Amino acid sequence: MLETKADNKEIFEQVKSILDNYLKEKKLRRTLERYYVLKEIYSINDHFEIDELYERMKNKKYRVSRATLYNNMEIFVDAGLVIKHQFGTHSAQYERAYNYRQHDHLICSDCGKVFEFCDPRIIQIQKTTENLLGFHITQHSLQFTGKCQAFAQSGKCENKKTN
Amino acid sequence: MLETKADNKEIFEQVKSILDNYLKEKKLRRTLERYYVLKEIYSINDHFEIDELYERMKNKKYRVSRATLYNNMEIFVDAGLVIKHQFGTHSAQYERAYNYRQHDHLICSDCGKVFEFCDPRIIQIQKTTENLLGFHITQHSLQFTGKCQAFAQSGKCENKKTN
DNA sequence: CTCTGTGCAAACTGTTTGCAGAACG
DNA sequence: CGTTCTGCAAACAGTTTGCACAGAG
Repeated sequence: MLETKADNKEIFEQVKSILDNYLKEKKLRRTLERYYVLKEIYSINDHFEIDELYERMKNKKYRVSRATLYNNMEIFVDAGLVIKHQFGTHSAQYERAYNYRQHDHLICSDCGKVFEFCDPRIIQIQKTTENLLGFHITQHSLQFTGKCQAFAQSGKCENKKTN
Repeated sequence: MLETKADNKEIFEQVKSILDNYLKEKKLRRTLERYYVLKEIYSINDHFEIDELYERMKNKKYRVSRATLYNNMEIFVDAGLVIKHQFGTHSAQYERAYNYRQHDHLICSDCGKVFEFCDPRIIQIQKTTENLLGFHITQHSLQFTGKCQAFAQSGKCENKKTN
């Protein structure tokens, strides 16, 4: 059990104050929408697209426009509260970043399914690269592409998209 | 000096025969366009977008439509001759893959400039992941994002896109 | 009060698709 | 010769933008 409801509540309090500080520092306004969106994001334990987030919020009392979502995702990413991924060609995927499981992605080239894995050596590579090239690295993104186990065993995947 | 003109010619011969075999195996046609496009790609020593490739070819005697480029890039990627990257939100970037420098990418979050680096440990992570999750991995993509040296020193980069 | 942020819809842009003709096998 | 590939243009989808109004400071 990685998290409990109590943990989640506590985490959201921390995330909220990070946003507070960020907005103050950047002289941006603390609008209700920003906090509603952030709260919704931190209730999702997976990757999501803008449209999914939009639908989720539309089905609750909080309605925000897509434009507001796009606008604020940029802020959240810059504040380090959200990570943005560009897996395929289509829509970007997001996920919450604060106090979340550190992981990378494995994508099946056949069915497009996204798996997660974690290898601490990536941090070592990151440190080496920072020193070698004088970069201040704030985020890493490692993706492996290949055929998943289901494909290797049966020659096809569950949720195949083409062919 | 990593390559000479003679090397390039030889490499293209090898790449051509890989494409030959791939097309034969998949029962696809060996059209002139496919070879023209592949040749152009292997004359580019950098990342490029579809539109750049289109313009380059338009300025030569070889004219191919964008649709043909998109169609064939998919084939080249599947044949392992080209690597496709999705760095930002916008257009995909490609680069030739066969017998080319193995490297990963470092992107400045301020100016968007793409740097390259290479760390052999990534291959170890790849092998571990394959074994652990039963995947047959065919490609990896590692990206670091952060502030480049120019930014760290002067607080801004050369080719800044936005404020 | 001022001026940023929001909602809405239209505009934009990279990519995909449909169709008629070209050309590979 | 049949069928796939190409070129063109229209369609599509995710994202961005312009504008009038709401609401944070």
